[in-house]
Amino acid sequence: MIELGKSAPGRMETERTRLKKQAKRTAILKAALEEFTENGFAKTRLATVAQKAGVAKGTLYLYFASKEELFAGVVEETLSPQEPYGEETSEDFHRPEDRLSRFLLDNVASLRDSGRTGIALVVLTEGHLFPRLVDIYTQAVLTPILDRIMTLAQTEESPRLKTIHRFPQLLMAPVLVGLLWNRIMTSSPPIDLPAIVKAQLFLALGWTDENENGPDTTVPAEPHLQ
Amino acid sequence: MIELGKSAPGRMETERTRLKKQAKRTAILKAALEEFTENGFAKTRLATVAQKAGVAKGTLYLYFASKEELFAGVVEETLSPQEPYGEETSEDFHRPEDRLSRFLLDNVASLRDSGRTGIALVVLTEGHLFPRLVDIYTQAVLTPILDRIMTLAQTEESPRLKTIHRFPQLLMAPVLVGLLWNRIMTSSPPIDLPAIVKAQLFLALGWTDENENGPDTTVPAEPHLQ
DNA sequence: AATAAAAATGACTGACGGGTCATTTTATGC
DNA sequence: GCATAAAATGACCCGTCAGTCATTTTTATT
Repeated sequence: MIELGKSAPGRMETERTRLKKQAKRTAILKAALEEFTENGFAKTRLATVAQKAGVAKGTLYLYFASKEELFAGVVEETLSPQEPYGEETSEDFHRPEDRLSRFLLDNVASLRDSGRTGIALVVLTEGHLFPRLVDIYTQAVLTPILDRIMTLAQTEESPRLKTIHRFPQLLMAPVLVGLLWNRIMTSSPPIDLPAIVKAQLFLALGWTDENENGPDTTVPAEPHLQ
Repeated sequence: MIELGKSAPGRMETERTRLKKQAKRTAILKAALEEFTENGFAKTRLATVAQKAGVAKGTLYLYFASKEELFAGVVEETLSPQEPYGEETSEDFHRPEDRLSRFLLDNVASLRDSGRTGIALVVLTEGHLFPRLVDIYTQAVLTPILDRIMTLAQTEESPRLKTIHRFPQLLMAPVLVGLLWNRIMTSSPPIDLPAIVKAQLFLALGWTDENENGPDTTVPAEPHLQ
């Protein structure tokens, strides 16, 4: 799969070939992401992935050693091109409540049409059967996010922030529940993800949208957050 | 499966036979619950269930028409013998915050060694493949719990209770996340379910264990309440 | 005991799908 | 163009497992 500098009677890989292989690899990953998102890991058939990628089934195995490796490739491909979670561009907000809220809402917003929603659901719902997927996802996504939340929550003495520092999962919980709900409960109205996250931010931190105007450091007493 | 009053040359089912069949049915359900809990729906093999129940595979089909029906039977059997969620025995607490907290903590406590944890996880993680399971579970468990939360949260004017009324899922979220985390993250320390629920109750309602003494009716307004 | 209905059995079937590999197609170097 | 290596193909293999059914065992009745 990888060319080594060899003088033996091998052959040189041309630029054109390299690009073609790269394109094929990309096409496979794209098709796989779609299928995994649509059907989950177990139910996805490699024949379908191959067909969708315009490739024969055997070709998949020239690029990925197994179905699990293919999924790992999808995770890495889908997750890597984004900036690390640890950094924020805007340092406009200084209260940890605002920074936490901004961080979470940014992440939720970026979920919408990235492939990350599908990946997250697959890991959540089938991870116990495929521990390797959990490892990859944990390292690439979960740990950075939780670390970031803990760091932001560490700044203060507030008992609420202390609680979040102790259970950073509580700020992710609404997202997970929303994703699961929307996947499973097809017969009832879907949960509005940003809305439920804002609701949790209000409960947990007393945070509201309007907060960005008023430099009031305390929790607003009466938020009509309809 | 069901005997009709017939005069034709049928045979009468003796009490002994009836009990034997009942026992067999129970044994099958017990084995099925264990296997579904352990392996999930898709991965559970009916041959194993049969063996565990001390029965031949074909016998399963005398009692349940399919794997899905068997699961439905398990859900009904596991869920039905408990009291409805809508009622509480202790009306000692009058503040809705206390009643909500009591309600949630009671439910979490009762989760520990009932089969309900396993069922919940199966529905959560495989429900999208088996909508019927979701329907059964929604009707038997989810809707009653959410309704109860909404009812309890409706009593007051507090903006926090309003938020909970709007997103009752927020109070269940920590439980779901805890269950999923503990199933998936086998290499990191498990989440203490009662602890994370209490943490959420504190964030959402300002509720603490000690609160049962202090009759403070309002939500602690100040995050710096250390 | 004889008989027949009901219950139980487990070998078998058929669909499914991940993974393989002998063969074919395509690209490279001379 | 020719020779050869790399890449691609897809028919095939093989294990799995829900569900079936001809046969055997148990039970009720006379």
